[in-house]
Formats: sequence, C-alpha cells, structure tokens
Amino acid sequence: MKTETRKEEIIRVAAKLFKEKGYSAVTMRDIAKSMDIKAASLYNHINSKQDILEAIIISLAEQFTTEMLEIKKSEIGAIDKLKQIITLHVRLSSQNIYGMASLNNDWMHLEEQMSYYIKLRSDYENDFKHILEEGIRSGELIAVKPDVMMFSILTTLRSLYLWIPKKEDINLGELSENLSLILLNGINK
Amino acid sequence: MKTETRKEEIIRVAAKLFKEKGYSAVTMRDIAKSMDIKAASLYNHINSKQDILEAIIISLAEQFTTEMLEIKKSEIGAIDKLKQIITLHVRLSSQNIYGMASLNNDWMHLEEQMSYYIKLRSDYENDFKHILEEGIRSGELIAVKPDVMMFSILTTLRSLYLWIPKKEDINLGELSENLSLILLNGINK
DNA sequence: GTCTATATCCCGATAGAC
DNA sequence: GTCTATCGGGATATAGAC
Repeated sequence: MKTETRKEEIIRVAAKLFKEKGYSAVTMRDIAKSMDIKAASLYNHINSKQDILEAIIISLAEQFTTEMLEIKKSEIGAIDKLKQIITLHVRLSSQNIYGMASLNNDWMHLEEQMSYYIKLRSDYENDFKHILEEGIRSGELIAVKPDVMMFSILTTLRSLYLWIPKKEDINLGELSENLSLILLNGINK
Repeated sequence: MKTETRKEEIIRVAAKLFKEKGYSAVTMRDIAKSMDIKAASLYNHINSKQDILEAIIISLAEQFTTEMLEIKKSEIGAIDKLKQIITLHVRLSSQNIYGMASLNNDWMHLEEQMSYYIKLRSDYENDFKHILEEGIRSGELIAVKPDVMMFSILTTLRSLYLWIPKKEDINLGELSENLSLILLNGINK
C-alpha cells in the first residue's frame, strides 16, 4: 500500500468536506483546519482550490468512461451489460463515496475542465442509452421510452454514495444483486 | 391568478439561481441583478438570504408531508399507494422545479429550520418504508429489503426535477404511468 | 513544509437620502 | 421601494522568514 502524499491527503480531506457542505461553502481554512495546518501551507502542495475540485471529479469521471468502454465492447446481452453497469457503480461509489458527491453536485463549479467533464458525462449517457435501445430491439427489455428507463436507473446509481455509508454492515455483492433485481425486474410480485 | 408580490418574485428568482449554482455560490448581488435592482433593495422585502432558503424549502417539504398523510390514510393497497406517491412527486416537481433543486441540494445550509426540515424528511421516509413493509407482508411486493427498495424508488423520484425540464413536450400523466411501470415492474421483459 | 503577515477582493447587511 | 455609500468580516492567494 503506497503511502499517501500530502497532496493526496488534501484531496481526500477536501472531498469529505465538499460532500458535507458543497464546494462553494468549504473554505481553504476549513480544509487546512481538518489537517491541523494553516491555509497558506496548502499552497505548497496545490495551486488553487479549483485544482482540488478538478482532481476529485475528472479522475472519477475518467474511471467511469474507461470501464463503460470495456462493457460496451463485450459481447453479451443488454441485461448482462446493465448488471455490469450496476456493479461498476456500486464498486466505484463504495471506493470513493466523497468523490462521488462532488461528481454529482459540484461539477458546475469546474472552470477550465467543465466542458471536458460534460463531454465525458454525455458520452457515458449515450452509451448507456444505446445499450437500452439495443435491448429493446432484441426483445430483452420492455418497449418503454429508453429516456425514462435511463433516467430511472442512472439517478438511482448516481445516488448510491448517499446511501452506502449508512449501511456499514452491507455486503457490496449482495447490494449489487438486490439492485439488479429491483431495477431490472421491479418490486411487483 | 394572483399577482406576484415582490417578495414572491425574489424567492422565485433566487430558487432558479440556487438550482444552477447552489445556495452558497449565489450572492445577494446575483439575485438583485436578475431583477434589475440593487442588492440593498432586496432587504426591503426579505430579512436575510437565509429567509429566502427557508421559504423555498420548508413550504415544499410541508406539501410533501401533507399529501403523504392523505395517501397513508386512504384504504388502498400498497401498489396503489406507491402509484399515488409517484404521481405526487411528478406533480410537485413539475410545479416547482427550481424549489425541488434546493430541497434536494441546499437543505444542509438551513440554520434555525434545519432540524424541522430533517424531521419532516425523516417522517416522510418512515411513512414510505411502512407502505413497502405492509406491501411485502400482504404479498403485493417481492421480499427484497425495503431499505433498498425505498432508496431506489425515492432517489429516482427526488431527481425528477433534473429531468422534467429537458422534456418540454412531455405529458405528465404519461410520465407518471411510465415511471410506475418501470419502478414497480422493472424493465425486464 | 509550515508559518505570519498581508494584498485584493467580495460577501451579507445596514443607514439614510430621495 | 430603490438608491448610494459603507461597515465589518471572511474569501483566495502570495511573499518571504524560518
């Protein structure tokens, strides 16, 4: 296990604070206080508050993009692809709960990197929708509007970060299975 | 149709800005600029920025509480209660898209009213969960953990405000029906 | 690598003229 | 009801000592 650098520590501590109050409400003094140093000392490791936000959001967004590419390439049915997407969200969300909060809620405070982020997200959503459309065409999925389907599934997956920490006893594999069951087959008996 | 007071206009304009950038990132000068007046003039109608946030969030939260009470009292099955909850979220979200954004994302910036808001939300979630538990007991719903069910359905409903404005051509009744189909019966054929 | 001191700017809010 | 002017405080970020 690699030792955490001071820069990585700043990013980790900042992400936790961003989750609680949002990027705009967290000050450099808040971050410094959580590390028991002074705000000015942070600038020996990072260039700006904005840099911290970019580090949190872009790396996470790129992980989703990379893994979606793998799922897209694999030669399996739509249902199986969706199950893999569910597992992907459970895994990345549980690995980086605080970062997921910024990804969801603070992307609009990105500056130079905003348009890059928006492209990554938009590509991801298009890939997701194509999987649904392919599933409808092949008869695997019901013929409801893919927009509504995607919205319903993706907002649930994007909110996982809010919910995983509350259930510390949870088994992540079991969570993925329960979610697949509910999202794919519904709750109606 | 009642004429909008200046105070109501401030709240409406502020809610729109809060949705775009969040409470903390919106300044009184931003709100004033959107109304073509100076920031100081706002204080002739409201006491503080915090008052605006309270007006947006608390009235919406109370609407959900009131309507949940009606649904709870009605003598219908769990599935029908869930359909009514879905319709409730579609209706309130479409009526107040900007307010729903603050309700979801800016409640943590409440001050005096924070604990009251948390109680309203917590009561709502408990009522929701009891409906699911009752549905499992009666055999209407599958026996998956009600926590996971509630999380999945409620996060989708809470995110409707993000999605409704993108589909201006949408029929709200049709949206409610599609959502009921997807959330209750899944997308698997 | 952290500190103190400070520059520069913008925040919410108030006072008082009109 | 809106304005100008301003207060007091806190924001990000830099300079330079240690």
